[in-house]
Parts: sequence; C-alpha cells; structure tokens
Amino acid sequence: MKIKDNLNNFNHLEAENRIYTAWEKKDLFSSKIDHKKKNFSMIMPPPNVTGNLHIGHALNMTIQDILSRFWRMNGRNVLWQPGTDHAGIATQSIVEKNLLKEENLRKNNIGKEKFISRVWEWKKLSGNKIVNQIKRLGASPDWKRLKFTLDEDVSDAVNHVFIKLYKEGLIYKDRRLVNWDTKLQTAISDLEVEQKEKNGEFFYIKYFLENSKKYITVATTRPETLFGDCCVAVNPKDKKYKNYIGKKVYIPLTKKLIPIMADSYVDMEKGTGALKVTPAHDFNDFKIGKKLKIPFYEIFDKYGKLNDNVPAAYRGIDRLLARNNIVSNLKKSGNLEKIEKINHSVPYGDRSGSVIEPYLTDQWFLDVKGLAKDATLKVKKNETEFVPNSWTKVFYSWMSQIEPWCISRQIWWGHQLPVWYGPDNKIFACNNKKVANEEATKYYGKKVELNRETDVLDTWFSSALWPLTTLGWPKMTKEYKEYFPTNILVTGFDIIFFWVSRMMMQSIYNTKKVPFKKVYIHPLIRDKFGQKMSKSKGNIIDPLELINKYGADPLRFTLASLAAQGKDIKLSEDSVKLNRNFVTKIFNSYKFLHINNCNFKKDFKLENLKIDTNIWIVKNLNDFILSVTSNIKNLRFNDAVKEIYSFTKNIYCDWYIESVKVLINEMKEKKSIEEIQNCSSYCFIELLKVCHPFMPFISDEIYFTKMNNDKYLDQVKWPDKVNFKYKKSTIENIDLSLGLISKLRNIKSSLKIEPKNILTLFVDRKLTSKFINQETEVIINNLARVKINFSSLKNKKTENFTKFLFNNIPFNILHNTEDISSEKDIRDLSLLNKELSAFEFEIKRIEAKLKNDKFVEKAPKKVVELNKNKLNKYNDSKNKLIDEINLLEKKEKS
RNA sequence: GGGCGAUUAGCUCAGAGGGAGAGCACCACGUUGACAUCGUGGGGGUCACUGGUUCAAUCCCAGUAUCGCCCA
Repeated sequence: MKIKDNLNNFNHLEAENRIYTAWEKKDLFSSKIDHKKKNFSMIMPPPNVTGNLHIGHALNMTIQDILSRFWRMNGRNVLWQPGTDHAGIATQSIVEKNLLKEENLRKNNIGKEKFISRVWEWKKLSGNKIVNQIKRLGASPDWKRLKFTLDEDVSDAVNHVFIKLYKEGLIYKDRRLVNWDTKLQTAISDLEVEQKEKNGEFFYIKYFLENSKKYITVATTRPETLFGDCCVAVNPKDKKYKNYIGKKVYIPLTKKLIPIMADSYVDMEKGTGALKVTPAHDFNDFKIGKKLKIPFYEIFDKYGKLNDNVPAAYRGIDRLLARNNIVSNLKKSGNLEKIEKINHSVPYGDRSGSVIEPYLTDQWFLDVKGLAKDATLKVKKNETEFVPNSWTKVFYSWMSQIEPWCISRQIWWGHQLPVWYGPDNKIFACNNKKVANEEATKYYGKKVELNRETDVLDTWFSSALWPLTTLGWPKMTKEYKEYFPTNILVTGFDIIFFWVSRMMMQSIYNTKKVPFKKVYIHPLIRDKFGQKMSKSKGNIIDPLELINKYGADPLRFTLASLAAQGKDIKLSEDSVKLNRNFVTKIFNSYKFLHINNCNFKKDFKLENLKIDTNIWIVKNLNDFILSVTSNIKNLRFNDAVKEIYSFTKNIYCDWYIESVKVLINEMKEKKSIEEIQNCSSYCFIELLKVCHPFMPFISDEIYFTKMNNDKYLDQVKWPDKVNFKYKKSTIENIDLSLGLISKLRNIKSSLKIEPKNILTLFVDRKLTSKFINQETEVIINNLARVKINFSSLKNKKTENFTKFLFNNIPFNILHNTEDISSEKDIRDLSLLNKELSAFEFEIKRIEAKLKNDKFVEKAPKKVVELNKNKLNKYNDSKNKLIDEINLLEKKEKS
C-alpha cells in the first residue's frame, strides 16, 4: 500500500466548497470573445430573487451546466448568461409580510417611496441567496455578467420597447374586464389564473315581472351579483319565453326594473334557459352587454366588497360572505325556487390563491395577435426548434388562440410605466420625465403639470426581453453581436406560454431574429401522485438537503438520468443514494489505480500497445466516448448517463480492472506491467473527462487535486475519437474469453459448486487456439476460478466431467463429487439438453420465416441474409450439441 | 367539452418496423485488500384491449378502456 493520506474517502462537502472556490478564482466560467473560437451562448432562465432553489431549478441548471462544460471542453467560447428576476408580486408580498411581522408596518402607511427602498434593501440582503444555492450545484455560468431585471440598462430597454410598441399602436390603454385579484388589488393576466373544479351550488331565482304574479326563473352560481344585473336574456328561439321578451322584471330584493331581452348566445338547455346578465362582473355577460348596448352596473369595489350601488344592507360586505346573506333573504322573500348541487370551475389567482373577480378597470394591453403570427412562422420555418418536437404543437395552439395581454399591474415593485398624463389625460409615453415635459410643452404650447402613471409592468414583460437586455441591447454591444441569437434555451414546459413564446414575440418584433435556435423542454419533477411540487402542498424535495446528504454530483447525475424526453419525473431519494454509490465507485477506482502505481506517463502511445486486454479496453473506451458525445449533442442526457454508468461499472471496473489485477500479478516483464499501468490510467483519465460535465466535483477532485494536474477539467480538451489501429480478432478474442468466464461462472452457480473451488477445465488446444493465449489463459483461470488443461481426456472417467459447448467448442469441467452439492442429473446431459432446446426453438422460428416466400421476396436482402446466417450458426451449434450428447450417452451406457 | 400524452418485469422507467431492455426490489452465493457505498449468478413479461396496414407489429394506423396534463 502506498501513500495513506491520498486514500481518504471523498468528503463531498469539504471538496465541493474548496473546488468551486478554486474554479471561481481561476475565472473558468467567464466568456471571452475569441474570433478563433466558435461561440455557445445560452441564457439562464432567471430565478425569482425571492426564490429558493427547488428541485426544478436543480434539473434546469444541471442540464445547462452539462451543456456549458461540454462545449467549453469542446473548444467553444461559452456564454451562459445568469440573472435574477424581480418577481413583482411575489417580492412585494414577501417584503410586505416581513414589515408587518417584524415592525408592524403597513406599506400604505410608510408610502410608496419608502416601501420601495425597503424592497431594495431586502433584495440586497437576500437577493443573492439563490445564486449561492445555484453554485452549490456546481453550475458554471458567467457570474461576472449576472443581471437583474430591474438593472438600469434593462429598465431603459424595457422603456424603449414600451414606447415603441405604444407609438405603433400595439400597446394601448382600455377600460375592460380583467382578472382582478382582490387580495393583491391588481389585475393579473389570463395565464396567472388557475381554473379549479369545485363543488358549488346552482341557485334558481325567480325574477317577477312588472305588475304581475308571473315570473321568470334564472339559474346562477353567483347570486351575489344580482344587484349588478342589467337585463335577463333569453334565446329568441325559445318558445317558453317568447311572450316575455320586451317586458320588465324586478331585480329580487330591490325595486329596480330591468328588461328581458333576446340574444342567440343564450343556451336554451342550460339551467332554465334564461340568463341574468351582469356585464360588469362576468366575461361572457360583458360581451352580451356590449352587444345589447345596455348600461353596466358595477357593484364591487377593488377589495371585492359590495359598493354603494347595492341596497344599504349589503354595502361593505365581502362578495363571498354576501352570498349567504342574499340567499337567505331570497328564501324569505319567496324568490328562491331551489338550490342544486353542481361541480363547476372557479378561477383562482396563482400567486394569492384567492378567487379572481372579473373587474372593470383601466388597464394597459399589448396586442399580441400579429406578433404571435410572426413567431409561429419562424417556428414553422424551423428557425427555432423545440426538443422534443411534440411541444411545437402546444406552442402553435396557444399562439393561434392568443388574446391581448394585460401588461399593467397595480403594484409598486417593478418597472413603472414610462407614461405621463397631461391635465386633460393626454398620454405622453417617454423615456423620462424631462422628455415628457418637453413633449408636453410642445403639445400644449406652455408648461403644464404632468402626472406619471403609477402602474408597473407585468414582470414577464421584462422577462420577455431577457435574451436581448442581458446582452446590452438595444445598444449594439459586441456581446449582442456575438451571442445573439443564442444557441439554446433550456426550460420546463410550464412556462412555454408565460415566457418562451413571449421572448419569441419580443425578439422577432425588435430584431427580426428568433432569440434561440433551439428550445430544450425538460420534464417537470412531480411528486409521487403526479402533482406539481409546491410549498402549500408540502410535497417538496429540497435539492440542498440532497446535496448536503449525498453531494452535488450524485444529484446532478440522477437528474440527468431522469431527463428523458417528454415525460414527467418522479424523483425519489433512493435513486440519488444509489448514484452516490456510483460516484464513490469512481473514486475507489482511482484509489485502486493509485495503489497499483497506475500513473499516466506522457510517453504512452496507443500504437505501441502489445497487450490484448489493453487494446480491448481502448477500443471500448473509444466507442463509449463517441456514444456519449453524440448523445450530449443530441440532448439525450439520460442515454449519456446510462452509457457512463454501464461503461464505468460493467466494462471498466468489472472486466478491465479485474483483468488488470490478474495481469499485474501474473506478468513477469516490467515492460508489460508498465503498459498496463499506463493504459489503465490513460483510460481512466479519459473517463474522468467524459464524466466531468455530469459530475464536475469528483472528476476534478481526482484529476486536479489527486493526480496533480495543472489544469482543471473544464480547461481540458474533450476526448476525440482515437485514431487507433487494432486487429478485429484481438477484440473478438477478449470478448470470447470474457464470454467463457461468464459461462463458467454460470455453470458453477447452476451446479452449486462453491465459487472458491478451482476446477480443471479440459479443452482441445487446437480448437481454442484462436482465443486462449498466454494472456487470456491467466485471465480465464483467475476470473472463473478454473485451471485450463490442454491434455487429452482419453482414459478418464466420464462421470467426473460436466460437459458444455461454448462457441461450438466442447469443454469439460473435471470436478470431484464433493464439489457438487446437488443431484448428479442436473449436470452433463441436462445442461446440454437445455441449450439444445433453446437452439431448436430459435431454429424453428427462423425456418418458418425463411419458408415464407413473401418474406424472402419482400424483406430487405440484409434482413434475409441475417436470418440465413443465424440459421446456419444455430444449426451448427445444434449439431455440435447433438454430437456431444450422443458421445456422452454412449459413454454413460458403456 | 376541445387538445396533447401515457399504458412494456413486483416498482421506477428506457427502447426500436426484423432476436423483449436497464436500475431497483427479489432468490442463491461470497473467491482476489479499489469499493459491503461491493462483487458473482439466477428467476421474472400475451409490451392495456380489439381491429387494420405489412412478408413481418410490442413499435405504424383506427377504435375501446384506464390514467395524467393543458385549455375552456
């Protein structure tokens, strides 16, 4: 045993911290424009400043980091552009809550300016928390370029785009129904509304006709809106109500009369076929109301409480509480016909969780129809490609049914609209107040007082510009010229609508170019019920906990292994643990090499290799490298992971290192031993390089720290295909030898022979001369625990032998009766007969195929040939087997 | 209601028009000091169902069932 201190186990917590610090100190992640190099650019989906790293981020970052490191090692100048998002509503709520909890302060008391400065303070303190968490994963973005969506230059760009869109008429102000969050007191976009199936009630309410005992029954889920009713609508074709059209009814609980009107929109089958129309508080009713040109009555305030337009008894009551009140009064007044239990969908705000109210307000909208068309066209032309491709359909379908986007929010934290109002509410959209004043002075012919719009923009408005603004656009910076359009965007499908499509639209609108050439959509990590993880559900798996427990490498490796295309991921801690074991195994492989003086020497030349086992491993290594390389290029991360796992474990460790152990012991020549030491180390180093994008810490811990290399793996060239000549037969020989070892182990196991017993294996030297040579003989002997004997079997008693065929060569295992614990008849014949029936089955299958004329006629020649060859091979094997069986039977009888 | 997707070993999932795969779990065993965070061997499947296309379907197509997601 050699140097003890080099053999400690891998302490991931200590090593990860030390190595990451060293990487940063060496400035490995900075992009450096170099015209001799190709670029690889990618923007990081900016996490919210309020955020904590969740498992979805971990997957997202892992994939991006694999790509960054891979392309860096492949000689590209990589820009992985990081940043954080100001997350308007979320951040404001957190700071609001903190103020209330810690200082008993409300934002309205301290005022807008002070409040915003408090948010900035909070951002300074906690805003980089998530950045540090991303570092824990080993991610390698260009941190020096870290951006924030409220940075001055980003804000300038946002204003620039807003003004341009406004001047071209794509942004406009309008009084419309919007999704109103009564808890946050702001409008939100359609996308931020979640429809949830709820148990509810369908109330049948009688509306009495003016001066009559007759009534018309209306069914509604929202009786509290009845004070806002502007008419009752029926279908003109509906015979039941034909005579009612044009008459008037009382709104229950009031003396107010509203007309009964006809509109073909009304569904005769639904409810009673009569519809109460409340245009100020329902999206469908709004359309009907506009069409019928009836007055709108608003009955709620911005808190969702009933306002002064309702009878005094109900004023100031929250709409949901008022419902009970109203229903019980309807009962008393005889207006309630019946209540039916139903299931219906109720809109909820995705941030606040409160019921969303359609509410009539002045808001700013972006007309996205035309932009969406352009974006669709670019994808159709394949300028941006979705991977997996199935997401293209999802993209198209949303783009085709897109509605104007409500971009204004009635909150304080965010990009305040660059809009000033003159005394007559004339709108001036300008970069700053100075320009606004100048324009206003020009317009009015005198100095006037301007008021700035208090609304801020939807956070996604600035996110939509992220690929542009992070690169310094609209200035024609060298970064913008170099890196735009970016190579790829890596993101989850849940924000294709929120973000991907909006970036597409904005980039195309502003630059005529798509923002990225590819969009890699990765799965969402869900809990075991297939539910999205969320704090409120309490089903979160914390990636930092996993990193602390097992290390970043195992987590990354696990996530990459699950990144199969197009499916959801169900993550379990067990899989991370298992991959931790695998990572440990890599470390232990290094320990083995180190103990055995397997150190890479620079004079090592592949073309000088003499030992078959070495040639074999290099050939396998070569295949492995090519396969991983192409899998990463094709974004097939799970396949790459599988390759790494199986090559390392099954080929390198289980076969090669096991053979190396034997050869080092058995080989006499110093030269041969050196070749093995050199070659094993060479292969291991190449393996470390391939592992690096997936498990950066342990690979560098071994390569840089333990092996004392002067470069980190990120600075090392990705392994190329080795130009390496070898005889096909060399590879076949080793494969046959290893196959024979498996066969022998199999037989020993099925005969219940203790593995430690060394059995003599008789075989004809001539028949095996192809693959059993000096080198493979010792490997077979040691790994299968046998002793090959080439002497003749004549004059030996047959009952002491177990015969089997391998590669059509008869082998005989000599054993003593005490070696075998089971019955005698499971050996010899049964072994051969079992194989015979397997061959016969295959032969029958293939014969049937080849007898079919249509198969021979229509199938590709290659396939026919393949089957013919197989048949010959199997027949050959079958005949040999039969010969052996006959021979045995004869001997047994004699 | 509309759209998309899934159904493969006990579990979690890959896969491809021409011989059913992996990891885990399970069973048996433990030799040789990198690794018990390990190794060796083994058993286990009507590839949801019904039709169609094809010389050939688990794979392509249609329908059915069940489940999931998105949209309304």
